[in-house]
Amino acid sequence: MVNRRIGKEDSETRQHLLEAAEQLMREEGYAAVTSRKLASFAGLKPQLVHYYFRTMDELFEALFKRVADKHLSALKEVSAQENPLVGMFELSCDSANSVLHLEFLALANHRKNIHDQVTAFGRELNRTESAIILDVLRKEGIETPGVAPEDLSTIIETMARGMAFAENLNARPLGNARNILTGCLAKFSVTLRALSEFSDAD
Amino acid sequence: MVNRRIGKEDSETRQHLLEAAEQLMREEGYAAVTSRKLASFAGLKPQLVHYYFRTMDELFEALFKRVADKHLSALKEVSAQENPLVGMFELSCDSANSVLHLEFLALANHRKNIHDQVTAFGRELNRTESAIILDVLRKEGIETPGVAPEDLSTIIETMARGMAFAENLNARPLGNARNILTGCLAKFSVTLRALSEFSDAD
DNA sequence: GTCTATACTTCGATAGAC
DNA sequence: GTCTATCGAAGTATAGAC
Repeated sequence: MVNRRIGKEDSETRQHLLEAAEQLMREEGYAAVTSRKLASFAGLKPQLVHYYFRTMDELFEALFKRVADKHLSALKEVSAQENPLVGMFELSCDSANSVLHLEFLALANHRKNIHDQVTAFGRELNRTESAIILDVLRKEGIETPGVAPEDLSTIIETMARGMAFAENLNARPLGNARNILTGCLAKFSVTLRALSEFSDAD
Repeated sequence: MVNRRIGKEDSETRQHLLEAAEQLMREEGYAAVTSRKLASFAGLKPQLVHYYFRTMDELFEALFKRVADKHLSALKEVSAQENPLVGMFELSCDSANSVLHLEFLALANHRKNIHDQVTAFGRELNRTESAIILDVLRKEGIETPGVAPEDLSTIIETMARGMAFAENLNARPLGNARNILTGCLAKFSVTLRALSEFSDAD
């Protein structure tokens, strides 16, 4: 049948299912998020999963949207802090989130709808971070940085995620590496001058 | 039964299966590597998979070992190049490998044996890279760098993988970001001086 | 070394009663 | 909105013939 009944988006049970799915995915990976395991984890019947989500793909989509929105709104809070760049870095380093990110990246490798969603999120993140970076630079009196804010965002984001993945894997801090990078961000105008040198060269 | 017959490690069919598994994992993710799909992909019967590998876990272990060994031997070749650091970076940026790495990282999140294998590989990689870095620094006349070679390896590796994941996701180069980082590595002694400043701070 | 046959489990998804 | 019942497909793994 094509027109099956589907539960409302604002349903409490639906929220509960998404919550459980997030936890399950974090702890056991996306492959463990099956209708049966999820239901049992949430204390519900498997059929309810299909009542709220037409397919499992639809569930993953909804879950990613949830996680992505959470990250973007946290980013907005960070931008009001004293040192937004360090906050930005710490946010993307967060190991709980990084595990989820990793799972979604892996999912994106072979599910087109997730792939599109993840790239769209990446673009939005880059835009938002670029704006924050520009703002920080202006406050330091730098109007035209030698490196594009978009590239700076990419570099920071790249390092943060890499750190998070590695830390998460080793279950320990990565020597002094993370402190060094945080230091670079705390004295960003100095770092930027250094980076600019390499940007012009090649 | 506990003592099932298992095929020899040097069997051609076994190699063929691992080859196919690698490709399948790259293209469709680890969840697609099932005995049935793998066998059909390799033009064999599913039961042969279980003849060569006691369990699917054993197959993933063997596959990771294969990939890790390949990477380490490629790294050794790179260390003989003119600019080993750039080569190191490019190697870890390689998008074909990065997809596999990502899949294994995801697998490691919830399979203990893979987790242990991946961390062990990470440690060995760090050791090998540190040695290369030390060598490069010595040739530039720097005997005691302000930042530990292990941390430098971590930073470079982190950036490279992050780049690879992001590029792979977007299916396009990441603006100028990658060039900037390559530039930093090409003029490593300059970069190192800049990094040292932040290392001593706070 | 590769095949057939097969046991058992878990999966996604739907229909229909309540 | 949640339940029971149920399908067919796909998963891992083993035994035993050739």
